[in-house]
Amino acid sequence: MSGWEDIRREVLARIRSRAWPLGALIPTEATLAQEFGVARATVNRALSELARSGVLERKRKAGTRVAALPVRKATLDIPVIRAEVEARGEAYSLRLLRCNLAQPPLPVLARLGQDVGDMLHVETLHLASGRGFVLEDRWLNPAILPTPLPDFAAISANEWLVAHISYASGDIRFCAEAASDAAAAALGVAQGSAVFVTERCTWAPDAPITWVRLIHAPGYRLSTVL
Amino acid sequence: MSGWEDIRREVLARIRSRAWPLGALIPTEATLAQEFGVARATVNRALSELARSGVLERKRKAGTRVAALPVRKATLDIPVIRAEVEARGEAYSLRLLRCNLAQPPLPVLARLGQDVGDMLHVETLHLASGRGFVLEDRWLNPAILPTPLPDFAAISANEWLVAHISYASGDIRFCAEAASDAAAAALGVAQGSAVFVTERCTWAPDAPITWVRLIHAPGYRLSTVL
DNA sequence: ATGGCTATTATGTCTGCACATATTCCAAAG
DNA sequence: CTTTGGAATATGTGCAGACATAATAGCCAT
Repeated sequence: MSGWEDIRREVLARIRSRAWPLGALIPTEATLAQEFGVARATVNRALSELARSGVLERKRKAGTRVAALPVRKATLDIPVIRAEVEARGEAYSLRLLRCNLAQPPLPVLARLGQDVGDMLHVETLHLASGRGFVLEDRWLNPAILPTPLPDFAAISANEWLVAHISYASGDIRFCAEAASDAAAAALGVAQGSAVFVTERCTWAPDAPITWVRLIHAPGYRLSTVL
Repeated sequence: MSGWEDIRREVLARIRSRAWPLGALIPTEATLAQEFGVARATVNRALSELARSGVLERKRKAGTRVAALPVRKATLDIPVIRAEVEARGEAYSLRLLRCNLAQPPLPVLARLGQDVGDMLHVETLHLASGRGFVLEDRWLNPAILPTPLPDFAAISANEWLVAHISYASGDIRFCAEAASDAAAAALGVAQGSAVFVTERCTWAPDAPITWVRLIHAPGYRLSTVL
């Protein structure tokens, strides 16, 4: 009856009830440990979880305070596109539209660093039950690829990367755009349709790996629980 | 040189190098603890973090295995709109467009549960340096509101909620849409522009709290690091 | 006053141990 | 052959104590 989840709940209850107001300092771990009759490590676990989810802010020596302007944190799952299609109960297939070395456009260079020369430009159309689902426009650093190149017509660049270069660091951005003529044609939707766009940039510790832009067919939704 | 972050790094390195292939079982905590010369708790911490980020899958008795189809997990910060505007160095202001009791439309009812009757419909335009930034279309459960009602022209419903009803559970969805005529007019953009839409639904343990739809002005980007 | 050094203090992490809990696996009973 | 009921086992969590680290607060000398 006094595991770290119970402590977590109790602390949350005190915050909600305003017993500990927004922005206020709360008692130290040692004090709470004594009050609840548990070890300090247990309190630490509970408070650390709350800090991770944005409810508390902790600083050494300064103590723990209730976040003044709580920033809700949501975790997004970013699955491989094939898994995403299959999770909807649809049949996955892909069409490789392009795969050649070329000079990346300036915005891509700017994000990855100017020191890279030609990159592998791979364009893939991902289909769900034969209908356009996502158009993937990707630039790959050839230095990280094996020779001969993987067959991106059989396994998408998206999937090949998570299986072989997995767990790099990077950033991701989401936005809404009007579909370009080319994208609309590939996806089979009206020109200028509002499309959901995911833009990702990933890095190995030393060199850039890839820049990718996913143009999702209209109706796509990214969702998660809070 | 052997904190849990070092263990985490080493494990990640072994996964990347395919010393531990995708889908394979890895040694037990006890074994790794001995190999690295640390306590089991330290290994546990490292592996737990990796499981949380989707790299490993752990089950009692079954052991720990490398995730076969890794699902990248990204955490999104969902700040209060005012904070978001101010973080861009712009001046925040708001205009309350509507605030009245009404029967919610069917889609809203469906998501919140049919048992609620009339709800408070609040529409707010959030401005950054005087330009439309977000149009907030919100339905509130009146049962959770105090009397008299908060002055939503002074503090946005968005901000009032995080400060007073904070830390409920809920879900969130993002999509791209063409701006409706009304929304386009309010935001001051062309009709049919592609807009980024956030839709959120939050619940108290027992009753629904609110359903909200945020229509972001074109150019809005949601971003995070992986 | 003021700038910098030091002591203090709250959190962060580690250890070694223990017990709880969920699952698997195997063996015995039907 | 199937089902059921343990035993075995890997992870999950707890405890008490210790040291590490960061950041504040106060003190001292200039």
